[in-house]
Amino acid sequence: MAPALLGKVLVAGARSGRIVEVEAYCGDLDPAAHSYRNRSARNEVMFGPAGHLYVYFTYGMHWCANAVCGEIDEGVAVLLRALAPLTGLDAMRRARGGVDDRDLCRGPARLCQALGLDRGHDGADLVTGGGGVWIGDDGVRSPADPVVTTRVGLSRNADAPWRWYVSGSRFVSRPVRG
DNA sequence: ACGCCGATGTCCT
DNA sequence: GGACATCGGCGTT
Repeated sequence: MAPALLGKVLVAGARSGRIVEVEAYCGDLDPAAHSYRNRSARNEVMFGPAGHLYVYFTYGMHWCANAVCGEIDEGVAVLLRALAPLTGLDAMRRARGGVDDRDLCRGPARLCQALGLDRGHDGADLVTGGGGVWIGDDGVRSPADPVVTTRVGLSRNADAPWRWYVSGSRFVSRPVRG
C-alpha cells in the first residue's frame, strides 16, 4: 500500500510536490513506530481513520508528516520523506532559506518546512482537503519498480524493508549507493 | 564524499 | 535521564 503513494501529489495551499520517497510504520507489528504499544496525545491521529495527516515534532526543531493508512486503532501510517517540487517554489525557497532547489523537499523535515506543515496540520483530512492539505492524483502512475530498502535512522526494527523510492529521482533523500 | 556533532522539545522509562 | 522516523555545519579523506 505505501508505495502506491509514490507519484501522488502532496498539496499545501499553493505549494505542492510529487511524492518520491516514503516509509511505512506498522503499529504493533513495528517496534520503530510511534504507535507501537504507546498511545498518547501526540500519536492519537495514527490510530484514527485513514486519509488523515499525522504531524509530529522531533529533535527539538523539526516537523515530520505521515499519511495515516490503517484501520481505526491499527496505528499504521506512511512517512512522507521527499517530494519533487511542483508548484509554489518561491514560497518554498523563502521557507527554506534559499537552499538549492534540489534540497527544498529532500527529507521529511525539509518537506514540512518547505510546505509550511506543523502542529496546526496534525489530523488534517487529506481526502477532503479541509485543512488546506491534501493528496491528489494527477494521473501519473506509481512506478512499477520502486527501489525497496530498509528505513532511515532507526535503531529498532531496522532491518524491515519498508522504505520505497522512485528509482533515479534526484529528489530522494538518501539513495542506496551503487 | 563521508563522518562527527550540536541544537533543542517531547516522550518514555 | 536518555532516546529520538533530523538537519546543517565543519572537519577530515
